[in-house]
Amino acid sequence: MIRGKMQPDLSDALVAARSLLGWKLVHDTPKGRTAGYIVETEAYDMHDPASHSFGGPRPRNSPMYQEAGTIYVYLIYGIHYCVNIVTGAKDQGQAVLIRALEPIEGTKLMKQRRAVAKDHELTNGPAKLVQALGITPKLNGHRLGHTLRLEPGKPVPAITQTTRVGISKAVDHPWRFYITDSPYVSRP
DNA sequence: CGTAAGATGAAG
DNA sequence: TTCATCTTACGG
Repeated sequence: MIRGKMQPDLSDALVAARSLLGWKLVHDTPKGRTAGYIVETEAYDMHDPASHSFGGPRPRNSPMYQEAGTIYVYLIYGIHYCVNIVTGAKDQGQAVLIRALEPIEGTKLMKQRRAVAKDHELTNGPAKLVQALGITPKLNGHRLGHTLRLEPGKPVPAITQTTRVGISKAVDHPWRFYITDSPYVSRP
């Protein structure tokens, strides 16, 4: 019987950023379950000036120096939260930012959490998907597990690799990946 | 200490 | 294009 891998390859940030595309990100809360296929990612590591882990471990980035599968949630612009999955060996300071999902479960709950009508605007940005899934900074530093977890998803027809969004350093590194032609990726 | 910038999003 | 909003980093 043919089946996909039961876990994505989290051995390295660049490998994982590709590998995570198509995986299903699931979050269970008292309000219910929300889930979506990962359609857009970015890789970061400690040698990358654009990375929060650049310059070595500090209080804020310490989850990035934990083992692969650790969850890193950070506050940006004083308003929004974004979620990363830590990759690589412990102390390598790597993570993959989840930038967009294709909503597949709990869209009604997502719409309660986000005041938008269209499905494709629910999770097409790193802070939007965090809001739609109800991910909170309480998960920061925890491992993927029962509350927030990955499940095997769907095959990925084609991947586009390009430069990352919203950074001012290392702007030329092509460390952003998305499912080619997906209508659910973040703003171009 | 003071201050500037930040892996963003929504509105005008 | 602007602004919301606040933590962290870094210079004096």
